[in-house]
Amino acid sequence: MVRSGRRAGTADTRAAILAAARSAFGELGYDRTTIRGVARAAEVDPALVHHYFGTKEGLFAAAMELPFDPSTVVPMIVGPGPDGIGQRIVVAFLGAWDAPASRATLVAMLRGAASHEQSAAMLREFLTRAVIGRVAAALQVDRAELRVSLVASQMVGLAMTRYILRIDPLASAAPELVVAALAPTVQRYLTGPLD
Amino acid sequence: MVRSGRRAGTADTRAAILAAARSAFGELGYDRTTIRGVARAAEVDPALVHHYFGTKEGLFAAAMELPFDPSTVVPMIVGPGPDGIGQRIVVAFLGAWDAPASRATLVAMLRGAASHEQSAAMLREFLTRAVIGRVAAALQVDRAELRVSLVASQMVGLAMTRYILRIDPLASAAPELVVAALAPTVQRYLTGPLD
DNA sequence: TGTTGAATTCATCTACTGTTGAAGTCAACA
DNA sequence: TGTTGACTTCAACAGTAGATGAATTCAACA
Repeated sequence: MVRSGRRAGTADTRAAILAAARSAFGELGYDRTTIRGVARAAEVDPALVHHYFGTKEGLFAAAMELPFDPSTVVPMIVGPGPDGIGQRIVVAFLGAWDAPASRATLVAMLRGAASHEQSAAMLREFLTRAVIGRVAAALQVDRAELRVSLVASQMVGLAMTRYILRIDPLASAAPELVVAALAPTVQRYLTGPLD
Repeated sequence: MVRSGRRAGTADTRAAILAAARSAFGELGYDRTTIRGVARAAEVDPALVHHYFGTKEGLFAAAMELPFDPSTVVPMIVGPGPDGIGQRIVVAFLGAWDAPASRATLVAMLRGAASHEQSAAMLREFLTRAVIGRVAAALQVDRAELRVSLVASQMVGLAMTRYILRIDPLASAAPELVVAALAPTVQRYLTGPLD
């Protein structure tokens, strides 16, 4: 088990490649992002990207690692009970999308899912299992999964219009205003009457 | 065996190319759609596509002509007044997306807008001017444009989750159920309190 | 009928893509 | 110090993309 030879580096360049990839995938989408472009942005040889990530899809998958952990975030939101859960969801959502560090990843995820069926499947799988399933299980309401998927529709729509299509005045509205407008909707989807 | 030159008694090949392009853009997105693929589907030489539409972007722009005319649809929805406008919007929206003829175009539009900044600009321009502006002008409420862009966020989110990401159970829910769940949201965005 | 110009095809050009295998470089260990 | 293996680069392959210009076919009109 004794391995000799040069030790794995500090992963410095690897991180640089990932950062460049996230930025590129978010800005250009999957197809228009090129390995060569990522390598150029990371000031690295294109072959090095393959050395680390194998293929372009591997790079995409590595770059798409969530900037937060649903298994800890979801309980924090659901935990305090149904009162005010709508507001907590919208606040958390806006927090993730407004933080520059995570926004690039999230934009890339949504862009990729919209244009690439394989990425759509990834996002669908993730949302269904890690988010919708978890939240629905913690809620004591009828038709829980339908309710949570309704919430997902409003959240996805917010991300699209505010951060990707950038449709004003919603795109430049203050976060507090967005929370005030959307929280009642989310609250009703989760705990109110559905018809 | 294939005779070269103009084919005898052809139907409207230009329309065939457009139909193939809509289907391809909707299914594959802008970047993964190839002129050669569209030409093959339309049983036509790739150069003919350039002959008619100049460039790939020209083809995309031509294929993205709306399957309905906002200047007639919007008044039909806004006309009867604020009562029940939420329900009318959701019903009309679902109608457009559930009709097979227009769905391909709409899917292609949204996919393109998500992945291609230029398409996003087109959709933003269209939504802002032809829809949001028109509806906001007809409504007698404060912060009309903010209200309409909130509606847009919920409608875009519905299209994404139901028709592109296909997240269940919303993706397979009956239209009546979707209308019942979303109409109150839209109604509140347009005529209710915003905070 | 002869002419004209649009419809259609062919063969190519250029550019760029993801990917690969071999080779060079260098830090860490025996 | 020599060996090792990860890090890094170089050069090239094979494939495909959008685009172009010339050549061919054909319908319509004077």
